[in-house]
Amino acid sequence: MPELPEVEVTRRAVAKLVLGRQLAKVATTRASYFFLTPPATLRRRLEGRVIEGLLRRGKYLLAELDDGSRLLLHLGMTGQLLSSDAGRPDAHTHLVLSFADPGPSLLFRDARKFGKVRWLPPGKSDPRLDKLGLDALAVTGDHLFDASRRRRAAVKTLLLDQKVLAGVGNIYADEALFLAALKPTRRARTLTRAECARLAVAIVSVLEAGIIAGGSSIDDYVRPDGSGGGYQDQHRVYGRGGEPCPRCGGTLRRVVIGQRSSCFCPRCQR
DNA sequence: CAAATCCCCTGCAGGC
DNA sequence: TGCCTGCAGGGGATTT
Repeated sequence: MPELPEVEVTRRAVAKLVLGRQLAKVATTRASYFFLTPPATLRRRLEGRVIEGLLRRGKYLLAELDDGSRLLLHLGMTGQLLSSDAGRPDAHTHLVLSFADPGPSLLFRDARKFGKVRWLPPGKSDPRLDKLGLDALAVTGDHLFDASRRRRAAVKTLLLDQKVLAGVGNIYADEALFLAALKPTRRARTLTRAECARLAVAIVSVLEAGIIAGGSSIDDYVRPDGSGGGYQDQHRVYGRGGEPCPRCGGTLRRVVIGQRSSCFCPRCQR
């Protein structure tokens, strides 16, 4: 699902919902790799805490608690954070955070369970966070140029590598490459400085447009209030293999790069 | 290091 | 209608 824009839209809405509130009851489902911290530990550590901050790092969310500990969340492919005003817990709801006040609780649903939850003790980080590269909203041409020099692989693979750039996923990679007129299969090391600069501008541009539109809702992603985002209506190439290119009218191609489907215009993108 | 492969899990669309 | 296959916004482990 969720790439940087969807996670950021989620962060802003969840922040409004939870900041300053004290957790009263934490309901969990059975242990699984969804829970990097065992459910019982999670309950013991969270109940009674006040949520003081909610940050985003790439596609991760980090809730700051009043004892200095933090709660790390990742939405995986199908994760949703929902206000209880927008839906009732169901078979795919793995976590329900209820508060001491009578306001709505927060639900974490995830059909495929690729999402993650981990409690971090005060002062402790997580290797997943430590490995993250530059946040994609702060990318520069120089950063892309430097990161691509030793890469024989496709530029699209580079964009999806969270150690290089944190936050870009399959949708926004395809969209940014189209905007920058660069073929996703282009070997990363062959990019010029000027092309990297163009690509950096394109990445920031599509991510910001995605945030403004409320994210891309395809199958699963919804905002915490239950409403869908609107950026899927602005996708120029993602998921459009075989359809006409919005710029030249030629036929968009679909290829597979690093196990991910990729759509592009062979005429506009070099 | 970089890169390729497989795996985690569930739901859905499309073909037969 | 049912069964089967392939595919899906993510990322980690392992191997070469």
